[in-house]
Amino acid sequence: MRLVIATCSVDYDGRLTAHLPLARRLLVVKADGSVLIHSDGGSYKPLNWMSPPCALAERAPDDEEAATGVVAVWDVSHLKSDDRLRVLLHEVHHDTEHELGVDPGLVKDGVEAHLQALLAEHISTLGEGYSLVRREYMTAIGPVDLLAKDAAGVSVAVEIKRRGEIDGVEQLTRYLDLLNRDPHLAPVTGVFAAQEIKPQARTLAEDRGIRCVTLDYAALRGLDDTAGRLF
Amino acid sequence: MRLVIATCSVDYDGRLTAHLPLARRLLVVKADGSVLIHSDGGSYKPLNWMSPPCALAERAPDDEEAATGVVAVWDVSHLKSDDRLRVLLHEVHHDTEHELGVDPGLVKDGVEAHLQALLAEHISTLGEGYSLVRREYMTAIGPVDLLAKDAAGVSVAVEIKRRGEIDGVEQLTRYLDLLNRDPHLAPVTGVFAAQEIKPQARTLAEDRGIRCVTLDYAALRGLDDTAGRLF
DNA sequence: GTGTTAATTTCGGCT
DNA sequence: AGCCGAAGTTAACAC
Repeated sequence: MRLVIATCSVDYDGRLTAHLPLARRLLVVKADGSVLIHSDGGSYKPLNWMSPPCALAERAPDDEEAATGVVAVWDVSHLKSDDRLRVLLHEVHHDTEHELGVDPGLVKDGVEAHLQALLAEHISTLGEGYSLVRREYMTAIGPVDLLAKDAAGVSVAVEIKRRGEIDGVEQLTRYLDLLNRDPHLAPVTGVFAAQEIKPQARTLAEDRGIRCVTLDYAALRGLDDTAGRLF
Repeated sequence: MRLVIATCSVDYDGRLTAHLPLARRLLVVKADGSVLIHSDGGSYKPLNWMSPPCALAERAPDDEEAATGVVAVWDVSHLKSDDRLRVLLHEVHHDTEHELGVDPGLVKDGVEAHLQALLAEHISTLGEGYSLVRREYMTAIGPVDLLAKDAAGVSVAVEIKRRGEIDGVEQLTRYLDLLNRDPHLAPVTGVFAAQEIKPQARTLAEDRGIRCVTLDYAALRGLDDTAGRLF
């Protein structure tokens, strides 16, 4: 990994065209050739970048470039598309190289798959007398997150999201249309369950007769902890 | 901006729980307090991070930590949520500080807004005799990208995407349902226009009687250049 | 390999 | 300030 602090301007041409005026920035060149250009603020997203696989060619400035104060030029080009990144370096304040090796990678916990597992285990969160039929109930257009039955024995299709938005309601609607054509299952009602549900999504869901349920991840996990302590 | 190359392990606890085993990595501390943890590969996304506003507290290891080889501990906590990032540094290979100043920011060109402006100017791309009624034609559920009339005077709703996927077809379908209830407009036909249309989206659109049009950004821009040269 | 869906998404625009 | 939609999204997973 190479770390460079430089006063530079940057031009990107590929899926769009973008330009960064002259300023002091961090340039990171990774072992796989990818390049990141970071400012001293913002978030984790670089101002500009080139994804691997790509190649960096460093060259001296031509006369015209040198006349404007350029001391080096980086031409970064993607190997599979014609995306290009050109960095004009006007002043290099820092330039070091570091050996890092391969990273063992991140271990995650608490995403949608976990919500689904937790809600499957505690299906009565949806209401007294609910029972789970199965997780990932397969249909022609994809798996429904949960298929359950309510206290009256009526089928309930459950779509789970971390954040409930309009797309999720559309998805559940397509499943319900399909499931309700199956005489063995119909009528099937819908539940849209998420840690957070956007107002527009809630409105659309309720217009379609789909019930919205807000999930409390900490509480669901707490139920698990309790169960864990009991056995 | 502070750049540190260190052998470290990382734990994140917030919207989810995540862990990074001991390895050599790049740690970036930005002026606004945000922290990025990068490996020597992957893409522009860090292995782990903390978004601003947040605060970094660096402290000496306690006895237990010191016994496992920890030489310093970073506690990064978000100021508005209870997200936490803890970095255990086992060996520091590099540690430098750099003044960067405020970045003037990125200038973009060629995104959806541009496609919409270009297609609005060259509406006849959709067919001979087409005329523009208006851009961002407002409806109760949001604005239709373009409303036009074809050579026969029939209303046409146009949805523009950079990449045409199923969501875009659903969106246009909702608009068409609504617009066709308006006796002043009905019947309204649909055009799904994008630089690239996914096969599944195309199939769904055509099943619903929506015409698909592939946009050539370079050609549309070229029309503009030509017009520019004429005046 | 292709297509689909989630993401600690981030980012910008508008209400 | 909050909500919505796009992104040079990227990345994981299923088929």
